[in-house]
Amino acid sequence: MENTVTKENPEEVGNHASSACTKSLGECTKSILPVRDALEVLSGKWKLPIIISLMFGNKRFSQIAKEVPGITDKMLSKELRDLEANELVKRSVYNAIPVVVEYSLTEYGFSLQNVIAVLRNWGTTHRKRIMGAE
Amino acid sequence: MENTVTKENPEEVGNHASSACTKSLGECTKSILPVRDALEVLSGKWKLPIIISLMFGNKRFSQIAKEVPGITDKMLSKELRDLEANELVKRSVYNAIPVVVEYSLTEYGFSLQNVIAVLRNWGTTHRKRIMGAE
DNA sequence: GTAAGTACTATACAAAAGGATAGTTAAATA
DNA sequence: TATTTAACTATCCTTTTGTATAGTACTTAC
Repeated sequence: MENTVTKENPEEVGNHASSACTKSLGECTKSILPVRDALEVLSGKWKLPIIISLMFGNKRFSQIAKEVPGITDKMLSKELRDLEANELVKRSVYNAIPVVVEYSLTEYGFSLQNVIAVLRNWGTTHRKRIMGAE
Repeated sequence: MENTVTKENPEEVGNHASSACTKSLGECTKSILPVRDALEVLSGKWKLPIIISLMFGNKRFSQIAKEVPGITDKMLSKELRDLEANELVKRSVYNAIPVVVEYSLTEYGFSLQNVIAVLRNWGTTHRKRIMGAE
């Protein structure tokens, strides 16, 4: 409503808009693909929180469960398997009595450090924003 | 199996691990929360791709649909509404004949630029990694 | 023997996300 | 009159994600 405007010069609407992306066909789409590759591995509610938890040090199953708020055993078990399959997390079994299973980040997992840092910064300002708005 | 180790010094297992996070209770959990705030707004397969598409310029509905590979009208419509609710995207209606609806990023939407840049970098190297592995 | 802890797995189910297809309104075009 | 385009909405369906609850194997503690 506020943005409704009577059209005086029709050809201007959305023109500068499309030009940037229509010039070379698919430039915009090409730029989306690597982000989708990243999202495929990281998407969902739990993967990044689990990775963050492991950035603080190697952990056992139940420790991660305690530190990632709200996660259930089933989800944690599933997500750890996914992360292991993508070589972001390593699972080490120690033949102790009783058996001890320790999870750690791989080097590759640590390569997500700046992704997480940037996301945390954005999340922090975003939280302030919504808090302030209410 | 490869990581199975006979336990000689039991107290070493997972010790340096937990210490970092158990020292001050919840330090690790606290670090997770802002990332969850960010994920709440950005999660899903489509939101970031749509935002990227709009970083290339203002667009109409069907243009975005063309540029974001695989998205359906229903998903695009829903995600645009979500993004608008979070003030990342602005919807402008022009009283043209026929009516023209244009979507653009808000300033706040543009604040995601470095999030996307970092994610794109990571995604690019990740893609190389999986391509090379196969 | 019973209970408790660790690291899970199994089952059943509910909710959310995503996909396929079709329909709507309204004007413009053939 | 029929078709096309734009910008959706509606319906139905499948998949994924998430929740709740229970169970298992093993060992130590009471």
